[in-house]
Amino acid sequence: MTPLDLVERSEHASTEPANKLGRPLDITRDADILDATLDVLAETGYDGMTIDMVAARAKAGKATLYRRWPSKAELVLDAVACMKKSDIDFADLPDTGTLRGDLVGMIKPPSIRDGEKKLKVMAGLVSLLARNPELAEVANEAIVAPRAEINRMFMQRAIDRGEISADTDIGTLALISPAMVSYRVLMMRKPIDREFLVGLIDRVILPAVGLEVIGTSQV
Amino acid sequence: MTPLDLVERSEHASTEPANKLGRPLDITRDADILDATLDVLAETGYDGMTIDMVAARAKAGKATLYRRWPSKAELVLDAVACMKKSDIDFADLPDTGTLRGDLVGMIKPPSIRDGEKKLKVMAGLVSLLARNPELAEVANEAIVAPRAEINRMFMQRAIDRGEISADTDIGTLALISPAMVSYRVLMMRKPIDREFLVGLIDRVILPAVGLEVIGTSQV
DNA sequence: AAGTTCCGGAACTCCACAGTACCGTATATA
DNA sequence: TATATACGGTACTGTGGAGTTCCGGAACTT
Repeated sequence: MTPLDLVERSEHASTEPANKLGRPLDITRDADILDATLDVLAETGYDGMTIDMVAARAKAGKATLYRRWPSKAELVLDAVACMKKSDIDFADLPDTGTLRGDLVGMIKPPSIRDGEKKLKVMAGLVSLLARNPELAEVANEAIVAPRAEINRMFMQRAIDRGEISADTDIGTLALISPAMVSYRVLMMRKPIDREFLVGLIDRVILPAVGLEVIGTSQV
Repeated sequence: MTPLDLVERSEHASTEPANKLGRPLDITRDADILDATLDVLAETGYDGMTIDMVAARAKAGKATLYRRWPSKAELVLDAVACMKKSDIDFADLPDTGTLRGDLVGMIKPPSIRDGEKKLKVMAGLVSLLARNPELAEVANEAIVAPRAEINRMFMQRAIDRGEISADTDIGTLALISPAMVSYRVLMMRKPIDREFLVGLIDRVILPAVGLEVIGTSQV
């Protein structure tokens, strides 16, 4: 959510040497603008978004945006790319010793909110992806792939410890929850809640990997 | 694919009485235009689509479109709505006596092509749905709901004949294949093939309903 | 204090597209 | 043949947004 990472990409270098005092640096402007871009993108989609909206949201002048990015398309590309870095910290991922524990451990309000924001951004980009492979690549890396990657890791660990069969098709199974969440949000326009996600784990994913949940246990 | 059904909606009535000779009727123009609208919509999305593109595709004048629909938005609404009627005939749905047989029986090239076309149209609309509830409603009825509805029917029949447990969560399970297909096409931009769909049935859906596939049987 | 740099903001240009108006034509009725 | 209607096509208007230019001011440097 704090897209400071792409800053290295700011070739204009602006006030780079003026970094001695403890003042807020010029460099934060890039992050503010990218944040504003993502907000507007999530609310209105790419075509509905105007540069003026972004400038107003970031309390910046339109000229400031064009001093840093050559076009609307490049700005959006950077903004989407920086969602990747702002991903859930890979440090505090659950490691409970059971597949179900790990999967359920991922269900936390901040994580759900982060996911919904990303999906709203994605919704505003979908129609462009077919004719913009570069954007499609960036969007995939930043928004689509990470969630499935985490699931895949949990499942691989479950295989390694012998909890589930080694020939489980974890490539497909890791996609189930991202796919169902996307479908529910983008297509059916229903919200995501804990109950839906736990149901997905207990009644779809775990049975599919050969694990049974005994009764309706506490979560 | 032949959207003749919405014709009743054409209040202008045009050359309605001139229906005696065996000439192609004026009424087919509506269908041609709606077809062209869907084609352009699938290729460029709503914002990329212009009225001139549709007119050119339908070999019609722009004025002709505006004689029949008051705005671009209404035209698109009608075009999307008429995808519902052009759905797979409910008459020749499979009824093989087993859940797997019914699900696999749905996997046919025309059905896959129809689904991909619908998803391309949907891709071009997604960003509008949040701020256009009427379009969201129509798109859901025409594109999103039907596929899941068929799956749900298959599963209900499986419950009725005692093939699967009566407390199976068919509401969720019926969404799996539509969700995974949408995710794969819209987000990951990979094509749909028979192998993917059969794998989904055998390694996700059937295990989740408590059915096991013995070996890797012929399909 | 003087100079430099980046800023926010406003006022532009340019273009693409929604929607309208009009025209010459083809067809069908009478 | 005369009349009427819908047609395709073209030229128009109006608007909104991308991208540019310019300016006065703020902040930092020396």
